[in-house]
Amino acid sequence: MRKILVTSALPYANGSIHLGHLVEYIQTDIWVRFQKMQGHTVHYVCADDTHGTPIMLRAQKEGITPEALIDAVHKEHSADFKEFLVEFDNYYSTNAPENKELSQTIYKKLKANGKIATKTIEQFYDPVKNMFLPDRFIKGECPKCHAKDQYGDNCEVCGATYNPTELINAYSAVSGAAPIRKETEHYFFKLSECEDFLKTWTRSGTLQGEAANKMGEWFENGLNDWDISRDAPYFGFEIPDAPGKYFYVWLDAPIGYMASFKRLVEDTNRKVDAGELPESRRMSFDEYWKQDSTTELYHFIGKDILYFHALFWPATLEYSGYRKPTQIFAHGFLTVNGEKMSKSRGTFITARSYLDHIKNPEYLRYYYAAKLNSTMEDIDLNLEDFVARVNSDLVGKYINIASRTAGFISKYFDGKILDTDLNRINETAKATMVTLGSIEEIAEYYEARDYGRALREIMRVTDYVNEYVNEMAPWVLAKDSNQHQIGSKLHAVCSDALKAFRVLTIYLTPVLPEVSQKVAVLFCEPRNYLWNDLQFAPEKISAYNHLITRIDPKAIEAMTEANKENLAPTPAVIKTASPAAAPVLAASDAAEGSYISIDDFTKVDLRIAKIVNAEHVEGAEKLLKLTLDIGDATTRQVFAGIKSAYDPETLKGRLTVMVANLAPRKMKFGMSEGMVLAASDDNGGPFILSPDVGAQLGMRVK
RNA sequence: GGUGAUGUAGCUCAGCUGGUUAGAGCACAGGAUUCAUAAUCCUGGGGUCGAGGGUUCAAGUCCCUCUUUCACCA
Repeated sequence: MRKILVTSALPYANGSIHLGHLVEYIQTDIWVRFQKMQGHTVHYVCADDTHGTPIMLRAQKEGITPEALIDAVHKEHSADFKEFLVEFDNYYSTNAPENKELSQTIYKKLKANGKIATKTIEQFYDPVKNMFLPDRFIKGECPKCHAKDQYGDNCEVCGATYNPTELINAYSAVSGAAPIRKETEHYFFKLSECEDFLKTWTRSGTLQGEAANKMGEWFENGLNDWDISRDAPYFGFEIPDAPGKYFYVWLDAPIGYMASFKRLVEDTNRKVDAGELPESRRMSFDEYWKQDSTTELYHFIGKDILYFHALFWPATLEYSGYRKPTQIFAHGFLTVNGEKMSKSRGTFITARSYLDHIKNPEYLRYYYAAKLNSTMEDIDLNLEDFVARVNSDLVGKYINIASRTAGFISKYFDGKILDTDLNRINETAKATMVTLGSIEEIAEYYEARDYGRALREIMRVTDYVNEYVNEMAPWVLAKDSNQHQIGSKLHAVCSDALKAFRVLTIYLTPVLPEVSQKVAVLFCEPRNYLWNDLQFAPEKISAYNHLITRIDPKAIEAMTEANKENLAPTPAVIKTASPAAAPVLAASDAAEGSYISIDDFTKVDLRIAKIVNAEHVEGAEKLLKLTLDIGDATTRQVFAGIKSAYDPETLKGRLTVMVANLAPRKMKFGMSEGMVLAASDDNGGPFILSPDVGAQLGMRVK
């Protein structure tokens, strides 16, 4: 029997769980349930990630303490996970005494091992709020393309990355004040000294192939020391013997895995002491975390936080005397309808919103499982496909087997299921035999996290069972009253189909735990099915009630509509520094005050312009360089982001509309003296404008 | 910009170390059936496997160039 500790990444306590998060928790939960069904000892722990500047500032903004904020979020997250049938053995918080103690202990060990250094660095400081500012809280003008209001680490307009110190006219996103540069001493983890260890570790089968490639890339660039301290005020744990210095949130977050497990150990042992649990359930923290532990440790994570889990985390563990993870399982991101989740399209769907509209979490669990494999590829939630697939696979095929045969057993045989008689295996007991033939294959696929394959195989045998029922035509047999005797062919056929249905249910249990429980009740064996139950045959069934209903496509529509409506009244939120941070909302054009006066409009000098030249710009992905004539003495040079839609040759000589009095802007590739107008939205574009026949270059548009 | 991944029927995806006419489910068309909260079964149409080069007796599968989409760049 294996002893396994499994974690999912800790969600940041600054926002709600959404469908993207759920990919990971559902993926992990399926694997954990599968392992538990095998009879292994499995502990699945997680926690809210609660520290850092974004939490502190949001709490301030709401006028509550950070503790009150993370408390409320913890309740919300816990409820969401529970309703999605994600069954943690402990769901904790990084803001917990166990975590504080472990973090400080680990830090002291790292220090004793010479892995901690201090360095004075210069950082931006908000003189109004009296705090140092993380990069994401500094805004200003991009040093490359001069776009305004860009964040401190990269420009969303030109994509350049830079240091916040390079920003022009920087200001604090917290107070608006101009930040000053201030020196401060920071603590560093000497990751650069861990390179040999990490190179060995990452190539020892702990990572997926793609992830190992990624590591190679990082090694090539060389490892820098990791800045693990932040100055007060900071919501987190103070560093021992360093007053006013706090652990960076990413230092104590993964330690939260240990802390959550530690709490589980303590709670469990308390119950053992109280006689509520048998002695055999007693747990040991050290058994799972000591350096030479023989237990298994797996972290499920998103590919975006591979860096933390495959570099910092094992290095931290190695040099503080703990065991390292057995394997790290990284998954890809979720897209909805082939695109990034979007608030404006209504596809940024929270767990709660899904539950409100679609209700049944097992639809989503099934769909995700059908799409998941062991790679880091992104998976797509195509809402139309979701409806079709769930309705057809689950209701049309799988559930249908029970609903088309259970009635006969209840009606003619008093619910008794006929034993499998070896003499008729080749004929009427074929369905059960065929379904059982896939046991090992399916188990292998689950083990390898290749759920898509597992479900394809399960559906293949499900199809077979339906063919079998069709071939045997129990409804034809039922017309003959001789068939209503115990032991008749009708009895055998329906019994066999139901046994096959039970086998399929056990196969699907990791994915559909609730349906599985209902089926167990149907077969009068009310318990959580284990893989081992495949060896047994059911004896009777109770009255059949339908187990799953179809998804109404209207519910999907209502859900996306509701999420669109949520957009307007949502106040702009501070963009957070969390790695899992949701994209910030664009300031919404409020309904009131959205009119402009005619005077405002006439400020815009729109002119008919002739495109006298158009050419590609070397190095630019989206831009074309246009030379425009509006009848002035000189032509204008304008860069337009229309490369994706237009071949420059076809533009030459065309008339279009330009804004002639737009302030010239220095762009990466030169000055842009105006802009051409073009229409676009999510469905297409850009499409530039053309005046009607007769318009002449230079004419004013008004 | 650099790097990694990705692009196979209308949709969602399989296609192992290159080898007979490229597969599945859904959707669609025709037929069968009526036990099942329109579920099931049979048959069929549909793809120049992102584009262009190359290697090979043979390429969706290997190499090069370009391109799409996504991610990462601490």
